[in-house]
Amino acid sequence: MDEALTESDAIGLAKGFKALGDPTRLRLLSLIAARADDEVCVCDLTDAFEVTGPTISHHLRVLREAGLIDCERRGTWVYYWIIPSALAPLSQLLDTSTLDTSMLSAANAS
Amino acid sequence: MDEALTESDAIGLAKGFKALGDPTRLRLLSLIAARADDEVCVCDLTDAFEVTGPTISHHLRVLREAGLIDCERRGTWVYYWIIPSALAPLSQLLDTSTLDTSMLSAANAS
DNA sequence: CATTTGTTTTGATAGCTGTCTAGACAGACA
DNA sequence: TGTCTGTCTAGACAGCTATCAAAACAAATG
Repeated sequence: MDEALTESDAIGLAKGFKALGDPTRLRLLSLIAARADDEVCVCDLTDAFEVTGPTISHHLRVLREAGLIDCERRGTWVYYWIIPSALAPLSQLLDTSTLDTSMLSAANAS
Repeated sequence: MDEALTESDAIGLAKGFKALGDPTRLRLLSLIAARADDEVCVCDLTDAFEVTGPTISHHLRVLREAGLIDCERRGTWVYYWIIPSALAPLSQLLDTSTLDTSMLSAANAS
């Protein structure tokens, strides 16, 4: 057997997974990712859910503080987009085709 | 833009990510995955952490109830192993190289 | 400047989570 | 059968989280 995730690496990666561990946030992320122009206005997101605006704003903040998305205000509206380089190490960590080695490379990358 | 995750798909996938959203569980998973023989005894896991045995047991249960690992008692010891097919859709969902289409295929697979 | 619309922040609350200690259970073995 | 060791469950508790209503903030526009 080889070494695996260090504690500090695990802490960093777990923050990302924790942010993804909510159905509303997962759908928010997929809605943002599905946009052809790679960014989406909050007003379009709010309409797709049954929860209130402040709740959507809260979830977007969690995703942003986890470093998975970013946003910018342009005039009246605020636009969000995905940060692919933040998602990549999370995806690689779970890649079962090269699971044990990806554990190490993801640890080094973070 | 295309469709994205449905609510029920998001609920299922979020369960997996939620289970991964803790540093101890992430390290447990990596320790199990790093074993050459693909399975590991609880006693080996407990020694690698500072938390108590019951806490490790709790985290293993969370991972098991999320369907990410499974276990079997053989004599005195209990052995755990990873379920790669449960990790794959989570990894694919975050694969930024094919992000929007993987959202759909993961939804169909779950 | 006042108003309207889009978005976020604040404050409150119910429910969940990670951790512990104490105790229970399972198997091995004398 | 009794005892020892490995593992899990039960119960308790502090801290965190998802949600909402109400209020605040930001930009556009009359």
